[in-house]
Amino acid sequence: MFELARLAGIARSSDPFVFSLVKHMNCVYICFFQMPKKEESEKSVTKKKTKEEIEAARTLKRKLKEEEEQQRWWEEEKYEAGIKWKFLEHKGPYFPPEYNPLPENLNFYYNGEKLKLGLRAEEVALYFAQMLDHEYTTREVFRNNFFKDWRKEMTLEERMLITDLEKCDFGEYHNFHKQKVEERKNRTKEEKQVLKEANQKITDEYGFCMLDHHRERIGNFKIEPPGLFRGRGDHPKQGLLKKRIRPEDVIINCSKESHVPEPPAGHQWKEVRHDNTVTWLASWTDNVQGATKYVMLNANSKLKGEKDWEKYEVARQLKSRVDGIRAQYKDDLKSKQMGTRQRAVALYFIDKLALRAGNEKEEGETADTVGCCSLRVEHIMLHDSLDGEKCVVEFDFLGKDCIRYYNKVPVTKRVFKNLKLFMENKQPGDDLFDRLNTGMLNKHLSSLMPGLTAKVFRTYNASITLQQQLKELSNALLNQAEKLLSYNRANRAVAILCNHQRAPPKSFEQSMANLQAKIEGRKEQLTLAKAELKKAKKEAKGNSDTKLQFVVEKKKKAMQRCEEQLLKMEVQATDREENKEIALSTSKLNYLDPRISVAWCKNMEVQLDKIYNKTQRDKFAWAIHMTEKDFEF
DNA sequence: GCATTTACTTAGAATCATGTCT
DNA sequence: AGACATGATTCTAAGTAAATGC
Repeated sequence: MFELARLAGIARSSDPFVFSLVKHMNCVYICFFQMPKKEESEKSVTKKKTKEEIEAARTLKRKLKEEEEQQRWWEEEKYEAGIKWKFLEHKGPYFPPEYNPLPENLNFYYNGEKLKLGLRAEEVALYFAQMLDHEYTTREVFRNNFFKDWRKEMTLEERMLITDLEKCDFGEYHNFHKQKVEERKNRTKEEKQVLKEANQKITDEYGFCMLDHHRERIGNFKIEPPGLFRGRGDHPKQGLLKKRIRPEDVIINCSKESHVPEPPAGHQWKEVRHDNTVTWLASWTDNVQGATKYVMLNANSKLKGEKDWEKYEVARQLKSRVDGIRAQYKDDLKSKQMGTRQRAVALYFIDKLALRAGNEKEEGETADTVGCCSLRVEHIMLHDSLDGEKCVVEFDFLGKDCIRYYNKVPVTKRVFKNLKLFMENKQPGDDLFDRLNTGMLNKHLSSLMPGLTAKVFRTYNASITLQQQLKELSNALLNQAEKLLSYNRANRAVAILCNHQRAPPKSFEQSMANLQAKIEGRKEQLTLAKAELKKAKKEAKGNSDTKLQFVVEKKKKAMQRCEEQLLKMEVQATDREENKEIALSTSKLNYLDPRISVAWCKNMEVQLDKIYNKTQRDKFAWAIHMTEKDFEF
């Protein structure tokens, strides 16, 4: 603690100081009080600090403050059901800057003719021009949607004239944008510093709120800037104009007795309400989807953390009841009720394959994706036998975010027979489970166990898989790199189960080749080191000269170091290769009970920051604090 | 009962910052 | 010291599930 204070520039090791322990809300704070310094010592010790040092001290001070503010909310008492807070105060959301018109000399051309666009048409045209390098702008749906909405922003004259997107030339706008990006990249250190400080100021003012007695970080305090809607996959609304949000669109939620945030000058909020049964601080309706967007707290907050903890506790409860539940749905496969059988098969998939529930969606409003309950006949193929296995179901469908789920799974005879039955006399586009939806499924699940829903199975199966895999893949005898590889592999098993994919990084091939080259280089070095060692040994043999023995020892150490480094790189290469198209972060952040990882680190003597970065450690502070070696999920 | 609305979690891509190498 | 790669952070879309409205 003193060390931190010293680094922060608020204390020097030569400074006299006192500290006291302050207990507040079950949390012990250490408070420093610096004693007044004497004049002479001041002069002799003081060295002119450079700008950087001052800045570094400042950020450290801030960090210190944040750490002190970190509350052990998990040791506090909980409110009655449904109440999320008793006091909430904040500054309202931060609005993006107004549109800045393009320089006069920039031109837009229609059909080869120069054309000066009005401000509104220009702004929306620029949104499109900025995206020209993106594949989006070549898609028919995107172009049509953009053009339709763009024309709405035009003056009558503009609209009369501009009737064909193909005849539009946004070239100068596009180049202007590219130039801006370039300039941004080439900013000097000083410019970057100025911008950083300005940003920090905004975060300091708008990025925090007071929730009960705690100062909490807000997750998304910035209003989403206007632009063109970028839906995922084959989204029917891609390219539509996402309009600028004004204070008049925003609902503020805060305490009655708090200082209500001021709307930007000349504006008013849509509404100010005081609803302490919800966690959001502000909300607005998005014009593209008609969905409500919320300003909420950061993941390290009490409200989010408590919910997260609760989620894993429910999943752990499932662990102790899952055998009975499985027996039940296996039994239900034989039910006389078609609905019950469909429910049983759906549950079998959700449990075995960690599929999502699959709510129904409004047709034409979103991309065509499905989950378990919304699977259609066309999404599965039945094989009586395939690759030497019997009763194989071949899945091929687009799930959340249009990520393809492709899997060939052997199932029990009874499940297989049921699927055949469900598919009888149906068209490819018909629902596989026509007598089932997520509401019915969840209602049934909650009758089996309080709090049980379809997604609890995903959480449970993910966490239990991590725990099992860690047990299987790692042991205390492995070296550090191997331990981490085993952790990543356990994590990877979960990511594969949950179908968390990513586009391979752009530079993947290159970086793989680079690493491979490094490995080759190291290998040669190792051969050399081995030869030298051999030589040294030979020379030292039968010779009691301590100098020669010393040389042998030195060569041996060099060889070993080389070997270690080689191994580390090889492990890294393996890890990277296996991870090419798999995203680990989603499962790490949302599905894996952090207590499993914390306990594993303790048992394996692996530093926690090897598996969780700072943000993740903040998010999982509750787990880090409460988890012992013997934790079992 | 259902469709709709609301509130919240989960998701991958894009962007930004930092560390490493030359 | 600049280029580049990598990891961290930001962004906001897209899910789940419960409440509400009719």
